[in-house]
Amino acid sequence: MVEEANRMDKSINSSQETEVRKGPWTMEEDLILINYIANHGEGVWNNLARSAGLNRTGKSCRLRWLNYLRPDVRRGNITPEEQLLIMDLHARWGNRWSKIAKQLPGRTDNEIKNYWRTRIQKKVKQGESFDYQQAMVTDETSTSNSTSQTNSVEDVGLQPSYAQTQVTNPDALPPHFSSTESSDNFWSVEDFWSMQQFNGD
DNA sequence: AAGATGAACAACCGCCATGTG
DNA sequence: TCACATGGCGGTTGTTCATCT
Repeated sequence: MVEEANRMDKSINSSQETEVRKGPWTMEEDLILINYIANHGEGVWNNLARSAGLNRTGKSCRLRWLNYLRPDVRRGNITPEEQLLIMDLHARWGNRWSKIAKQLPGRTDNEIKNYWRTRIQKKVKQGESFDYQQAMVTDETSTSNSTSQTNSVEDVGLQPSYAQTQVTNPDALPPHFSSTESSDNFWSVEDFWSMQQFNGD
């Protein structure tokens, strides 16, 4: 795989060294990356970025893949169990987000980090005597009552089993990455992965 | 209805660890 | 042993969207 990437890299014209793109990923870029990884696998991200014809850094490709495009990634709808687990693990390990993420199948360190900063840290700052259990309860209440942009309908149907469930089948994933995307990304990764399955790819 | 404000999230940056020649 | 490339991680910033006034 790595060898293949290297081989392909050598075949790439060096004139492709155009300026590196930054900012939000487009649907086309996502498709290219997904297709490339589906065919060649992950690894050697800098080579991958070049070989796939993406004017992105390897880092950027890696981040996009790990945090967003991977078939087993779940986003949104942090369950109460997951929230409790995050709080517990953070109390134990501190800001070791990747380590914490490993205990939450389908969750990324970036997502957990964001979740902590926006939802939980806020509470820690507010209350001088912070109580994890209380924070969980109040957060659950606020998210299910308010119409937050990420917790609309699905948040009502909390899914306790997720915290223990290793998600390996893309079809089993809850819907995400669709309605709340920017116009460029108005599509679903699950759609793509189900297409891949359908095509036997 | 329009502007202000805050929340949520995607993505980038910089640093460090590790692998390789 | 050293230098360089790459990957991984945590921190931070920028953008978008929803809510409030």
